[in-house]
Amino acid sequence: MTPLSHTRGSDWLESAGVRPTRQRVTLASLLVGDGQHRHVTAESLFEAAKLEGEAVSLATVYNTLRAFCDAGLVQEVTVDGSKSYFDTNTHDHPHFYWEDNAELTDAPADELVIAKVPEAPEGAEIASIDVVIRLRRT
Amino acid sequence: MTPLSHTRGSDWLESAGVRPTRQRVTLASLLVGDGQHRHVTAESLFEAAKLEGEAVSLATVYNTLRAFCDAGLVQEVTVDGSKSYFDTNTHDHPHFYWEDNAELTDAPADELVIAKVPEAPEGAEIASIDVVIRLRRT
DNA sequence: TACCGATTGAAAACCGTTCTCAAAACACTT
DNA sequence: AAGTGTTTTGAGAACGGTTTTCAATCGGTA
Repeated sequence: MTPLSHTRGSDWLESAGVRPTRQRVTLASLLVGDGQHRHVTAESLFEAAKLEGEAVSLATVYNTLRAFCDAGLVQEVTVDGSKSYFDTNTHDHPHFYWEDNAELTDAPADELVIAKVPEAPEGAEIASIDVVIRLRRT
Repeated sequence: MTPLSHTRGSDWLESAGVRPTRQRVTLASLLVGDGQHRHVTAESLFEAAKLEGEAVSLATVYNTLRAFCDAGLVQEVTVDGSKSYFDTNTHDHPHFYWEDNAELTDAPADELVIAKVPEAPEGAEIASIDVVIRLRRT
């Protein structure tokens, strides 16, 4: 964790009013420390923290991702029933899901154009539209 | 289970070369017996079978849905990390997901027009595109 | 009817996730 | 710095949906 990534992580937490504990700053800097967007699972983030030598318990990784989600810092993406993905890019955008290795990446938002959307049925409104482009290696 | 729904269920299984055991015909007739499309979870189908008086073990419901999926009779839809949904409509089409009661229904396919789709990255091809319209009751 | 691979189902295993709760960290006052 | 009340952490247990195990049973075939 470089000083810069640490600062970015802290600022990110502060911007959402999330208390910057040691563990949260560690995870935050792993998530946004380099200014890039990232897609993680609890397990992958847990492993990343361990590699950094900044061990954080798995329970805390789960709690923290949930907290970041509630604070609007990350977005949960449902693509594979078996585990949850979290995306630091909270703008509305499509995803590529690589079926071969269960990896999730962003798809370019400007290359997806939805010209017409089914209207919400009576008594309901559209909360969001999830678009997942499933990829298979050729 | 009426004679007609029984026949429809059996025919459906036969069309995919799936051996029509008593349990499978029961579940098949619950799924396509009235010629309508249906969205079920293992649990909901299990309950439906019990109500019919045609008890099938939960393990068999799981195995059977998996088998139907492999045979291309139903499609798994991932909308809610916590459980799996299966859809008897295997054509490419969007879904409404009712967040309030975790219900899944079809959205009219002809009212969704995707004018432009991100190209698959090098070394990959698009397997499918999942569109889930999340609804919130007003 | 006899055979043999496929299917069933009760129970156990599995696995990602959440919960519990005591200890530690933190913010805030004095 | 010490005291006080709140929040967070983390080891382990619990949970819930799903899959696996394996012996009994079924279904298709000769």
